Parts: sequence; C-alpha cells; structure tokens
Amino acid sequence: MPDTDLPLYFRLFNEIGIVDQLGRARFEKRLPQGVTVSHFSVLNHLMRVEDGRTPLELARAFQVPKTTVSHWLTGLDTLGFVNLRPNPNDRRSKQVWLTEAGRAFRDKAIADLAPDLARVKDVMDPDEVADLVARLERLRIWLDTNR
Amino acid sequence: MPDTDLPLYFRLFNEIGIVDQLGRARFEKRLPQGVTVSHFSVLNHLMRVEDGRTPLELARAFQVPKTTVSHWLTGLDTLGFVNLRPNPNDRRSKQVWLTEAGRAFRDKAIADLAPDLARVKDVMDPDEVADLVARLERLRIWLDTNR
DNA sequence: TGATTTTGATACGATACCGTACTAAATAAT
DNA sequence: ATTATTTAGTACGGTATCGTATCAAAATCA
Repeated sequence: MPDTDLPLYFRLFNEIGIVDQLGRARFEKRLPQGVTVSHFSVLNHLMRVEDGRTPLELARAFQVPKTTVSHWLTGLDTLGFVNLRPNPNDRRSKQVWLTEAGRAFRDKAIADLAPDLARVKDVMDPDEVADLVARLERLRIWLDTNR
Repeated sequence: MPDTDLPLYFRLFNEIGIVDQLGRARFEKRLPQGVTVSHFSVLNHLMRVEDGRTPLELARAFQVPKTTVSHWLTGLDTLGFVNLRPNPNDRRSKQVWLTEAGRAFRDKAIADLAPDLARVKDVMDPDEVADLVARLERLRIWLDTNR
C-alpha cells in the first residue's frame, strides 16, 4: 500500500469516530434522563433479533466486555424495561426478556427520534444512506471476523 | 440479516457506532499502556493541523466538552508528549505544543499501526475508502452545523 | 467417579468522559 | 471609566465503561 493511502485509512476511523460522537450526543440529548444510547441499543437488539438472549450473547453482539453488559442490564432492569430470568438450559446463565414497558419505550423512542433523524435527508438521501450502511456493514463484519 | 425492521437512518448510526467500537478497541489494544486513542488522535491532529492550538480549538475540532480536553491534556502533559504554555494573545488561554517525544511517539505509533490498518484493504480498496471518507465528512459537517 | 479446566455472571476498583459551578481575563454596554 | 456580559480554562462530582478477581455451574478428563 502506497504511503499516500495510509493517512486515508486513519482518516476513515477518525471520521467515523467524530460522526459517532456527534450522533451519540444528539441521540442521548433527546432520550429521557437516565436512559442511555446503550440502553436503547440493547432494547432495539432484543426486539430485532428476539429476546431471551443471554448476557454473554449480548456482549458478543455488541463487542463489549461482559461486565459492561452486566451494568447495562441492571440499569434496564431498574428501569423496568427487561426481566432477567434464569436460563433453563444452563444454571450459570440468564436470559433477558423484554417487558411490555420496554417494548413500548423502544417504539416510542423511535417514533420520537425519527423526525429529527429524518432531517439527515437534507444532506444525504435514502439511497445514498443505504449504500453507506451496506459499506459500513461490510467493514464491520470484516473487523469483527479479523480481530 | 439487514435490520429491515429498523428505519434506515437508525441503522446508519447503529453501524457507525459498532464500527467505531471495533476500531477503537483494535487501536487501543495496540497502543502502549496508559495511552488512549484520544491521546493519539490529539497528537495526530496537532501534527496535521499544526501545534500551538488552544484547548478550546481542540474541543471544537473533536466535538467534545472542554473538560474532556482538559483531561486529555493533563494526561499528554504527564506523558511528556505536549507542553502547555500561556497564550500570548489571550492571558486566559493556553497553547498546546508538541514535544520531541510527542512527535516521536506519534510517528512510531503510526508506523506500528500501519501494517494492521493496511489489512483493511482486504475488504475495502483506497478508492472506496476515499469515497466513504468524503460521505462521512459531509455527514459530520451537517451534524456539526445543524445541532 | 472425582479432580481439573472452562465458562457465565458479578463485585470491586480504576479511569475516561461529561455536566455544573467557579475563577480570571477579555469584551461589550452604558 | 465602570459595570455587565461573555469567554477560556479548571476543580469537582457523577456515571459509563473496562480489567481483574471471584464464585458457581458446566464440561472435560483421568
């Protein structure tokens, strides 16, 4: 790889970092006090993939240490958005189930945030976003696989 | 398994978040103990843009609270990578200057990280990365402006 | 079978980051 | 010129995340 390309790959992660920074801040500001973007992401994941996941599965999915997931789940439990039940298949383990309140919160959060998020259309139309998402997904999968 | 369930614009920030997560973890793992990705980014910025920047300029560039920059700079100062000197133009302010050790560290870090970073080429060639960077930059500027 | 290793989860402590409140200096207003 | 407002930086406290150590339950093995 030519030297001239190198800074480019650094810049890629640099830009991603700043966009994430801005996106998270924007998001968090519009979520109710005490609910983090991580909380929202977990609820989202549980609805998308399906609930009953174990903490460890979540840690793998989000690529964070399992202690972090523990912290998320105690928060979500306190908020009344999930229930932690013993895992019938493995008595060391647990399963995370969404409550009605959790599902409702997630749906409302999406509804509340969507209008603001849709403003991104001003700078990038859906086709382009779809393309961007596809490329990022490819990159994500590679990073995940080749660790 | 694209999350067709999740609105497109949510998926965008979701993917960006995960890629950032993976990228940061990957970087951090290869940096010496006590040096964070943030530290590296600041050194990088100071060499790219040029040193003598004020803390507030850095906060704006990275879109983080100024208290966070304060924290970064005390760390970098302790590491001996920057010097904080009074700003001759404004006695409330400071200027951040790179030390020789700071420059050397940054250069070595880049040299050390480059081979791994180059592997990303397996999944995305420079042209595509350049395109991706341009789009993310456009998105970043919009997010920054329309807050 | 009993002993050893591995695995899922948490307790605990460290730290990175953020928000609020404060000080000092610059700028604006009167 | 005096006062009021804004601005640059930091101290301090809170919290999200992470690493290490620990415990209990599998899984492996001898």
